[in-house]
Amino acid sequence: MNGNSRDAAGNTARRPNVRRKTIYDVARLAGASPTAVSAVLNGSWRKRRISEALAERILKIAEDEGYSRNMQASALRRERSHLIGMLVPKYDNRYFGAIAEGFEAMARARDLFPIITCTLRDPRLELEAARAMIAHQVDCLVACGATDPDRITRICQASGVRSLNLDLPGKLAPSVISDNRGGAQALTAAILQGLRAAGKPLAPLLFVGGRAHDHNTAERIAGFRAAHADAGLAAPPELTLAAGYAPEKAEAAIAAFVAGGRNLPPGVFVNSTITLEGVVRWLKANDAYDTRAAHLGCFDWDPLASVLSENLLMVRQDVPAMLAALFALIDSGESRAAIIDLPTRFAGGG
Amino acid sequence: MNGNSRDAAGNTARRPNVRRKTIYDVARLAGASPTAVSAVLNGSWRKRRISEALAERILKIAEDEGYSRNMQASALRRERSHLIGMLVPKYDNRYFGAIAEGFEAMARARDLFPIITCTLRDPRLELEAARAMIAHQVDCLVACGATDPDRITRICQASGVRSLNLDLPGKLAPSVISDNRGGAQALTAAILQGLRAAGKPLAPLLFVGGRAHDHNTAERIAGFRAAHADAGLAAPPELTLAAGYAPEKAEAAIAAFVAGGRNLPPGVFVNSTITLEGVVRWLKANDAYDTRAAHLGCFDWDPLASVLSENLLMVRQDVPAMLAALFALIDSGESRAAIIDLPTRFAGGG
DNA sequence: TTGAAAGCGCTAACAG
DNA sequence: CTGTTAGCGCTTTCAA
Repeated sequence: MNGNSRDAAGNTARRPNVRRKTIYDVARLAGASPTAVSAVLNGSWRKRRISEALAERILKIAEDEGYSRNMQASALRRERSHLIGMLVPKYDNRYFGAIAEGFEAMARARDLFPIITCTLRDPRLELEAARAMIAHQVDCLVACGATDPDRITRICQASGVRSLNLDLPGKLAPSVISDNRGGAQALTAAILQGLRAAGKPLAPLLFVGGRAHDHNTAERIAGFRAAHADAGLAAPPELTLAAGYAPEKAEAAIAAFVAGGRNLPPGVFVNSTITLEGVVRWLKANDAYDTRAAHLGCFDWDPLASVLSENLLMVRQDVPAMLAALFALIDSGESRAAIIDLPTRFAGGG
Repeated sequence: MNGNSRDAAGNTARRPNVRRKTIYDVARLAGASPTAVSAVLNGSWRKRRISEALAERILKIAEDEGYSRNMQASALRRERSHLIGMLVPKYDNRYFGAIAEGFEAMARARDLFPIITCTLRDPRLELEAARAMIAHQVDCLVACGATDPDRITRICQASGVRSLNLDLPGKLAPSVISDNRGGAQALTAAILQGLRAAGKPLAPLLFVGGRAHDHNTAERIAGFRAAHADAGLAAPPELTLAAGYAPEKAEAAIAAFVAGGRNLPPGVFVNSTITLEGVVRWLKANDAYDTRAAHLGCFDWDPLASVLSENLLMVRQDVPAMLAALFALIDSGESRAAIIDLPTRFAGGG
């Protein structure tokens, strides 16, 4: 049909009949040298003081011929790819989705080509993806929400690639994160306040979701405890259920908690929207859920969830500010390890 | 601190002190030729019948020296990048998020390096992104949910790049889509059935969201009408509010509808979760929302929204099946235009 | 103002 | 079984 041939793996091989145009083709047609064409087509012609006339002729011919620059060849020669990579745990939620989208926009605004890979919170995949990005010659790699950011930084350093951390901090590269402790403390205080306002007896809340050993969860637990202390309450460790983010894990954890003979606390601090799904599912399945009576707080933000439920408090991380800080670091060339800690905001429930 | 230098734009320049290792470095250390090293390191050494011993020695040295293959150079020489690109409208929802995640996994399983770009439903950005991908030498480009798939296909064809469509069909390349009409018909029927079951009078529903001129919205409207006809109802055009996907547009459209002196129909067909946000917000703001009384159906799926609301029906597109069909096409080398139309599933409300 | 020539790192003929 | 050599498309001295 269109002249494709296929190799053993079934992949489409190069079509000899659609040989891509090169600067040599354009040069020949324009009666100029490849050098001139290269300069005109990559924008460096001003400083090479090529005549306006020649530049225009070349541009026109390139356009007409459907010339497209081979960035691989260009990068090989310049020893600079203008590629910027990012590792991100998931795409399908508001937080990481917004990070990915904003990262792309800001990279493009700087004439960098963004390459994002989603690692599904799998440490092995994170390392593999980092190595692949380096092999593809990214100039800079951002590890977002990585389980072991320092490991990634070391891999980058071995190849002389700059790296930065986002969302979860590392000790070896600059990190931009949210003030998880402060946000969690405010959220916890707000849930307790809701209890008070509803005339219910104050009691320690349940904490569900996350990984006890990751920095963010640890910080949120610290904020959770601090808010309890502020309210004159103790937050006993057995009320902290940090067995992962997945909905099923949350459901199982609450089921086990109740099976242990304990009463469900009057309010719940949930560590992400994905965990919230499991929490609400359990509550509904056990007739413990009433949109008007539930006292739920979620350290994460989803506008649809927010508008669908009556009494859900959500903490929204400031993605634009985080990305602005990240790119300020990138633009400045800063490579020293340091943590930039940004405040979170409240996205009122309902 | 680490020997970085910065150019005018503030970007980090190449560090001369961390010159990357090449196959020549490894060859010298291994006392072998660059050819042998290349073959061993890219896996083609079996057919070159290189001795096990040499291969092992080379592998070990490459490992120790932190060698990383330069894929740009490799691609330049082979005239095949093993890059596969995808254009996607958004990341931050379950549908496109799952598509992006699944696409990456399936590409990696085939030793292709996936490059995804999010185009925010902006036609200009779609074209720009397509051209950028081609300049970066993708072997194949998948346009997902593109506003003008055929335009993208033509750009690809001009450079001899294979292209495929996902979610929204084109006339010039193979397309994998959902059965929007059938899914919408079933969803509409289910909303009407809910009305009946609740003992409410049957009346035409409101359709909100989407773009009247995109294929999927048109098909869904067709299914919506067909279900009305099946129930002996007419679905008048003024009940079809397809003014975009954004929540604000949905709110504005409903407000204008009501301001026009019309009564709100007893049930609403919503064209996406993002639109649903606007619909629910309007209903709540106007005291027309009660989780138990509302009859809402959404052509899109979000498990958190589903579990948070009592009476919300959701249609789930079969992302794994769509990706399987897409990659079957890719693997087979098929380039002829044809549409593969996959059934949707119901994700029961509540 | 412009062009010729070298070479980025890798792979594929081809020669041994 | 292994090595030599040429060249992928581009950019960058350097020379004119």
